[in-house]
Amino acid sequence: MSDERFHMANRLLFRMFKTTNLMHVTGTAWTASLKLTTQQWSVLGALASPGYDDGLTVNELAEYLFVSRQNVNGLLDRLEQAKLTERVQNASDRRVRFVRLTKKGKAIWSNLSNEIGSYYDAALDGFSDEEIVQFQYLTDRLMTNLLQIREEKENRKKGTIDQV
Amino acid sequence: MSDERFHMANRLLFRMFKTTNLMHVTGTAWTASLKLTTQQWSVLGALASPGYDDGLTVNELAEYLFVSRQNVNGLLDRLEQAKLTERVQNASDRRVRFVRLTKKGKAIWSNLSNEIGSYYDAALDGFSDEEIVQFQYLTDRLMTNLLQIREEKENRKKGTIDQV
DNA sequence: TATTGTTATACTCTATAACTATA
DNA sequence: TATAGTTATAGAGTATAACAATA
Repeated sequence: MSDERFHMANRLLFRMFKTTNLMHVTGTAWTASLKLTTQQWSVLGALASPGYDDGLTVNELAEYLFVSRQNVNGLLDRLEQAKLTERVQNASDRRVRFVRLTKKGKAIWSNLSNEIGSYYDAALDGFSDEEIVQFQYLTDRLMTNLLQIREEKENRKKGTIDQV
Repeated sequence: MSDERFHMANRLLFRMFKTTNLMHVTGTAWTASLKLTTQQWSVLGALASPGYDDGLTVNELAEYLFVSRQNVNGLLDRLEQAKLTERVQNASDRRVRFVRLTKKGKAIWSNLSNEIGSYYDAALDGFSDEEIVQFQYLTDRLMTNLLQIREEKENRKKGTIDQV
């Protein structure tokens, strides 16, 4: 990798880092009265999506958020403490729990989504629709590469285990 | 904000979130043998920049990273424990400490920067130089908006205090 | 008084390992 | 045996508040 390419990559990725940290800080502050972090926005948003009235399993949420299922458990503990979500055991496979919004969770979401909307407006002020799409396209490609990196690492680990 | 715009913004920002989280996880794993996190990459990279041989103050690092100076302190504690950085008191203003790489820190950086380079290669596989620049331009604009949001919040807080 | 850096404290997010219940 | 979820544990990163030293 040439020096110039390194500096370009560094500038981009370092700024993405700082930007996402700012998103977390300013986003969480934006909804400070609701005491919800941006990670929690993601969970509530997923559960509020049309077509998921029955809820999502813990594993599905973990895959959706790209984090471990133990991490999701912690998030759900905090959301349940605030009485916004609940876990319901599935009858046909009793290992599975469906995570759903409570009545209070649905009520909060209708408020929260408005707050998030105004936050997005401020964050993307000056961006045309086309620019947002272009931005997302570039982000997706980076994300795909990173998923590839993660997968290769997991395969190496599995391979090592198999060799033993 | 229209429903469609909300969904576009949501898709973009949520994916940025997940992508940056993946960057942290895969990046930290990439240099696992060195036991360095991506945040620590940033600090070492800043201190290794040409023209900063005398080091940077704690406040300068905090502004550079967009985090509190107390947070920087914690990062520096961990880096000092690994003997990679040191704080040197300034003679003319004895409140100020300049943070510098140690000899070991410089040696590690020459290794680390190679590792980071190969990581960037993998992360940005398939991206043209022009695309990286475009990506960074969009990220910068988002970052600027978020800084504006943060500043407005701080001004509101100050205003409240002044009123009291 | 204001600024620089530090200490103290708290909380969220993240991970991995080991466990229980169920299939 | 394998899978879904949970519990236990650890550590980093983030923040705010209060303090000491210095200007």
